[in-house]
Amino acid sequence: MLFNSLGKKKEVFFTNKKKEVSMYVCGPTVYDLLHIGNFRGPIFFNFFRNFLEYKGYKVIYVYNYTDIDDKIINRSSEENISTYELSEKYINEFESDYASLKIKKPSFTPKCTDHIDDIIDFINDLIEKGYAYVSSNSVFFSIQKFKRYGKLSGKNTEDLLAGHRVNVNDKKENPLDFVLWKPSSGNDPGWDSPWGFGRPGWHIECSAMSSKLLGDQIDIHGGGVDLLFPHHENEIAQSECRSSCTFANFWVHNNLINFDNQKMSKSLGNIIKGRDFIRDYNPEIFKFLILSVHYRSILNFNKKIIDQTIGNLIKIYSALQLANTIMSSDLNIKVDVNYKNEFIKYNKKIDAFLNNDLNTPGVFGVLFDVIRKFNLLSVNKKITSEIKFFVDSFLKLIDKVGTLMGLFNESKSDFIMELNLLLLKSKSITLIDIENQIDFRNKARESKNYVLSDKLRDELLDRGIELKDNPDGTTNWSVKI
RNA sequence: GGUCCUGUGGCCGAGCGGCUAGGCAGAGCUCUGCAAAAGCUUCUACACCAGUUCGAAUCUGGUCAGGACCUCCA
Repeated sequence: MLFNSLGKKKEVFFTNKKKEVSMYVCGPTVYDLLHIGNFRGPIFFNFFRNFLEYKGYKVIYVYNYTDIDDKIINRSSEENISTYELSEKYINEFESDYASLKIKKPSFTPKCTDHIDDIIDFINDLIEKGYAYVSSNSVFFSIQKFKRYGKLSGKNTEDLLAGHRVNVNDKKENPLDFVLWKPSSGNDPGWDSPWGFGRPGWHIECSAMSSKLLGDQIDIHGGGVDLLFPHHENEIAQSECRSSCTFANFWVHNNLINFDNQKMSKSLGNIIKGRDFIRDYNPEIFKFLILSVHYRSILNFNKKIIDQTIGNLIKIYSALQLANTIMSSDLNIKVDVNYKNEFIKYNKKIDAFLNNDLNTPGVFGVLFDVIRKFNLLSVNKKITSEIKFFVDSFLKLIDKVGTLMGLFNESKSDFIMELNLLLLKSKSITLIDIENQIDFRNKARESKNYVLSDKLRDELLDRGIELKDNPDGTTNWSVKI
């Protein structure tokens, strides 16, 4: 079952072609470094794509870059470089951030400016069919020609007209008409077209590239909820008028990211760039946090939530680390029927959550159940062949989920240390500080001066550092969240 | 103003008519020199008011609160 924004309810998923999925997701306009919210889409749709592949579909996944628009033009004139240089720069920056996320690349990442001919052909078709009209070097789409306008966003044209925010433009026949092609003047970038030198309007590029790369009727069209209207509504209008068939069978929209319950905006100054988050924290935390919340819910970012996420990851990775240690032992694995059945149940539960509109938080709930059972069997216990079978199954389960979500593949011990260092940094404590204190305390312990050693430990605890004495006399530390 | 969504315990977060979600935090216990980790047990819930039903966090209506979109936006 998949929630379809078109109709606003969950539907049984189907495809046009048997066992093949075409998916088009609206990508960013590349005029600046992207903020964390921009990455929710790529991370979620990567998972979605992996899940479809897991279900046996071949997936063709298109994620586009809008590399020509007014924001890009304004920004390039500010920076005194061409729009091409500007957009190439930020595409490269984005792709480098994307690569650091260690998730799969889309099948295609087309750029608008590489498809100007397709866009012009597309607009020509619309004019020929009577859905678009030329008006002083611009081309507009005539929304009253498309009876189903509003079917995605649930708006009707009367309501829209009643609103105060509709642009009045003399060149338009109807205020709701939107521009397909607009003239470029002065130094603005543009291309020759039957309607003069100009450039495409905002919505047309996605329709043109989608039909070019995936055909007139696609299975899934995705993007952020903020694109639902007008962008996706207009795409439907253009594409369905041109092709006379349904543009996309499923519309999938991911929700946005807030910071401290506020929308991120430049005026509030609370924008977190994806680059900064990845640098200050870690891509793994980013991915885990994003998938910890259902994709259709607003994800609220703040320091406390990030710290909790780090704590959850430490819990998972600690279990994985121990599991790997157990697997490297010489002990044979012996199948245990009870454990085997338990894992069949765990797998079923996970699949049920995934099949029910991609409920990733539910999957994590199951994972923590398994981890509790794993700890119960393994921590400070004598490992038997049966338990090793459990551990083996546990790792396979984690691997399955991790592969889908692009998670749990970090080097275990290094990553745990890294997470702890991150928490340390947020408490402004240095590593050397702690290590000195531990040395000092262990000397006191050796001489059985427990009064002193406990005092030293409590000092660290006051600063948020917990110690763990190992049976071999060494001491580990971790940060209390 | 129009259209729509949401409201779960100290925090985060599932739940889609009956069966413990889960994580963090709190309390008690086991373990330990004492701790920690880990495990076990346990305390805080379903905004409010009606209705439907044998039974509702879950469906319906209303009230209150918050949010989104209607303008560039992932």
